[in-house]
This record gives sequence, C-alpha cells and structure tokens, in this order.
Amino acid sequence: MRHDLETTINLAVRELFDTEAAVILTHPEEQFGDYATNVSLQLAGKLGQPPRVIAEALAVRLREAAPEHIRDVVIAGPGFINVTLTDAALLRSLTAPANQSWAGKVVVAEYSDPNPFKVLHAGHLYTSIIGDGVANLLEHAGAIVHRVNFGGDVGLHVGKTLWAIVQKLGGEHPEKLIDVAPSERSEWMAEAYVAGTLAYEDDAVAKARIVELNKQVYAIQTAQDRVSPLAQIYWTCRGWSYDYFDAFYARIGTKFEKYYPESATAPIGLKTVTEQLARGVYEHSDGAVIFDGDKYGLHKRVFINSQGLPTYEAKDVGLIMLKWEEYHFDSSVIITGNDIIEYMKVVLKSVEQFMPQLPARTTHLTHGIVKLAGGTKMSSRKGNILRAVDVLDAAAKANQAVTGTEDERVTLGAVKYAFLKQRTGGDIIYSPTESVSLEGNSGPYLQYAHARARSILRKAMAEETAADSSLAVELEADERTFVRKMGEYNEVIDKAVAELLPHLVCTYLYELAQTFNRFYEHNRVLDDPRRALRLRLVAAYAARLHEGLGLLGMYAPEKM
RNA sequence: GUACCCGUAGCUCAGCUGGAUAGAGCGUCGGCUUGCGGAGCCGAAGGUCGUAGGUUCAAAUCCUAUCGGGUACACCA
Repeated sequence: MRHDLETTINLAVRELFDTEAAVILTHPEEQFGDYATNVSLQLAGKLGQPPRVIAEALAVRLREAAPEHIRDVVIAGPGFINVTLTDAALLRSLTAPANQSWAGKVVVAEYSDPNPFKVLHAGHLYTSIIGDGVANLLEHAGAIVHRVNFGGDVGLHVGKTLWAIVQKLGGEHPEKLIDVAPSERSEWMAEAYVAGTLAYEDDAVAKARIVELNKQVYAIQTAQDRVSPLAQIYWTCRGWSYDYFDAFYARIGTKFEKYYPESATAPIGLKTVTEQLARGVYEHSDGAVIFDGDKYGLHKRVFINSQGLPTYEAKDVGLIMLKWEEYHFDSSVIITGNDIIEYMKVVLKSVEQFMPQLPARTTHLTHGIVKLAGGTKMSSRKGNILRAVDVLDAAAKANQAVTGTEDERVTLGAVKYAFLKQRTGGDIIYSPTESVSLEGNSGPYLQYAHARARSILRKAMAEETAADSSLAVELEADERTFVRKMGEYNEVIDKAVAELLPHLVCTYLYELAQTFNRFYEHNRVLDDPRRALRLRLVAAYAARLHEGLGLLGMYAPEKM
C-alpha cells in the first residue's frame, strides 16, 4: 500500500512538474491521517512555486488515483499532504504477507565468538542475543542464514590458562583432571586463566614458559598430537570449554551451525597472508608480517608475528576465506563489540586488495558493553569482569524478588528484551529489577500482553458458534486506531531488516501493546455486538506479538 | 597525538534518509476501580536536545569548531 502510494506520487510529480523527487511516506500523528509526505515542500524551492499550490495539484491526482484505498487527501500546515485510507484498505493491510526482501540469499551470521579456555562474560551474552535477533530478522525476510561462531582454541590466552593448569596439577599430569568435577570445570578454568594472566604480567620466568606453551599448542594442533601429556591436557580442557559453551547456548536458546576454532582458520590464514605477502599486499617489518593500513587512513597491524605464528589478524583472514569457500555467501554479517571497529577495518581493507568481493559483502555490526545498573562488587580473583551467568543470575534473583516467580523463560525474555530494546551500538546499563518488571517497557510486559490476548481468544473459542468473518465494516474510532497501529507491523519489520536493528521491533511491539491496552480499557470484546470483528482484531494482535517476540528470541506464553 | 563512537526530562532510553506542539518507561503528584486477565487506563509536573557558529523556507537530525565521556592505534584476542 505504502509503496503503491509512493509510486503514484512519484509519477504525478514527473507528469505535473517534469522533475524527480524522493517521495517518502511517513506515519504522521493520527489526527493528520495515515500517511503524510512533504514532497511539495522539497519541490517548492526547486520549482519556484508555493508549496501549498504544488501540494494541491498532487492531492487532486491522489484522490483520483485510488478511490478504493484513499478516503481523503488534505493539505495541512506549510504544505504537507496528508492521506487517510479507507477502512477497507486499512483492514486489508492486516493480511499483507511479509516482505521477502532477502529471499534465497545466503547469509553467514557470525557472533558470540567466545574463546575456549576463558570464561563467558556479559558481552558474550549481549552479542549472542543481538546476533540471534539479527539472524531471526534476516530469516524472516527469506534469507538462508548460517549461524557460526569463531573462537580462539590457540593463542596466547591458551598458553596462559595451560600454564596455570599445569601448576594446579603439579606438572603435566592429565590423569589428575578427573579430580575436577564436571560442574566445576568452567570455573576451574576461568581461575586458571586469571592466574596465568597475572603470572604473565608479573613473573618473567612464567612469561617465558607461557610463550613457549603457546608455540607448543600450535605444534600440538599441527601434528594432531593427542598422546603427549600436554596434548591430553589441552584437548581435554578444550573439550570442557566447548561443553560449557553448548550448555550456555542451550540455556539462552541459541543454536550455532558450527564453531570455527582458530586452529582451523590459522593455517589458511597463514597461507593466504604468505601468498599475498609475495604479491606485495602484506609486507615485512621488524621480523613480522604486517599490513600497512596507514596508506588507507587506517593503521598498521601485525598479521604474522616474528616467531612465524599467525596473529588474530591472519586467523580472521583465514576465517573470511573459509566462510567464502564453504558458503559462497551473498552477505556476511559479523557482530562484535565496538572495540574492534578499527581493527576490523584494517583486516577487511587488506582482504580487499586480493578478494574485493568479500569485504564488499561484509557488514560489521558492533555494539557496546553491558554494565550493571548501580555497579557490582566483583572479585579480582574472578578476573574482575561481569560474567554471563552473573547477569542471568541477577535477572533470576530480581524476578524472584519482584514477581515471586521462577519461570526461566520469562527471566530470559526479560534479559533479551532489556538488551535488545536499545539501539545497537552504544553501551547499555542493565537493570535486573527494571527488566523483570511487569510494568513499563519490559519483556514480561509484552509476554503478559500476549498471554492476555490469548486468554480472550481462548474464552471466545470455547463459546464460539459461527463467527462472521466479513471485514467489510466501518471502523469505530478506537478500532481504527488499533488497526492503524497493527498495519504498521510489516513496515517496521522491513525497516528492522534493512537496517539490522532489532530494537525497532521492540519499540513497535511496546507501542502496539499500549495501543491495544487503551482500546481494551474502553471497549468490550466478547459481550459486544461488534464481537466478531473485534475478535479478529485481537487474533491479529496476538499473532503479531507472537511473531514479533519470536523475532527477538523470546517466548510468547499462553498463560503466565 | 591521530582516528572512531557517544552527550535529548531527576534516571534509563526512543526520535537522527532535515519538516507540523521533541516522545516513552521508571520515579514524583493527582484521578479511575463491584471489570472479557487493573500486571491496566486517564491526567499533571519535568527538556536552552553538551556549547558556539554555519547551511536551509525549516536543524535534536546535516557541516565546522569546542567542551565532556568512552574506545582503538605492531607482534594479545
């Protein structure tokens, strides 16, 4: 509908004034109409005519163009053209199918990216929730989305953790690992990482040993050594990490198609960088291989260090190559924290020199960090970071305190909504109490709104005889407001998809629920002569909430 | 030092492809309440949109400068 109207106006502008205009229809305040455009204001200067005169000429055309859709066209203010749709047109918008703007496109969505041998922190939770939201939106628009996860099973952090593990075991004694209870493994390794990091900073001997361990890990990977004591420790603990990740993702309802461990991307990264070194893309500098981003207004970065080991940069190059080999994607979306924005520009710029189509198809979406409202007391023994479980536990605790319930699906919905409702990009301050509240702009508020709508429909179903499904009716004012809001659904989703911004869905769903609550407060549904129509509206509303919450990765309860 | 991001109501945030009186939630104050799920609804107070210039018929939105906060800038990831 919207697109048709825009086309009509564009055509009219061309015929009447022999010029082009960027016609964008917006939703003005309801008192003005259903759609509005300011083309006449844009054209006034160019054409040297008063905006209201231009608007009037266009309005005449619009009135003639689609009388079955348009009830009224009026000029207002400095020259806005306000269009009011017929009730029938408005009701038809409720059944419009979703726009399949990504139909058949192959998308690789990479997000979460935790490192084995390290703890999952709040940022991993945040990035996973955003990644899921974005992936869901793309899928909704018809894309074939491959959700993948990248993480460092080799690298200095592994050396640090391994060093401390060997200390804890009193030497390279893999047989002693059975003493660590399964439930304590992740915590045990997290402590080892912190201890290793401290030793690396404070103890020169330990540092040298950690550097050596790092090289040994690469050697273990290259040789696929599974028998030496160190290798046994490495593989066992690496497995523990992936078990821990899987359990965590299962808990938050995320499912990855595959993990790309750095050990798998390092060889192809090393090979690619070495090949391109010969072609002059990368260059030698102080014994290392770098890419000189200075030439492009960026900065220099090391891709292969002076020990011949690939850094994160080369591994990322390898990852891009592997994704391309395996998926031949139309689009690659990488979701990370915004601390690596500049880093990623350098990596992509380097790849652009030999595979320009890959960066061209890549979008790097970034977000800020999660802070707990009011701050938190954190133990340095645990690495002084906010862990993912800390956030989930805080939410569960708040939910228990505020609502007295313990439904993990509601708690999780509260966290997801709290993270997603803000525009992706900046830091977020997470308030557990606010997130679980049933009042205000929260996940549980929307989940409750859904349960309430479903409850009405359930009750109706039980009593239903023969519902009149005709929608050829005049809408009452309150009904019209409600329908008008529901009609925006597809447009909002389209925009969220186009801009990869899940928060647009949150904002809309909340406004929709508010609109319904106002309607419901002042109108009866079941024991009313307009029951048949209103039940259909409630059904359409519940369906939108259900689908919208699904896009956000949230559970839409029948009762709560 | 250089680059990038952010500064909107007491707090947390929308709005930023320039447009009609700058919106919402929380908090504060006041009203509705024998009710299809009141976990709601109605209303009030609260803003020099960091500051100063500029572009424009029109700027929270674009440009420049500046202040404040954050992040990144070679062998970590």
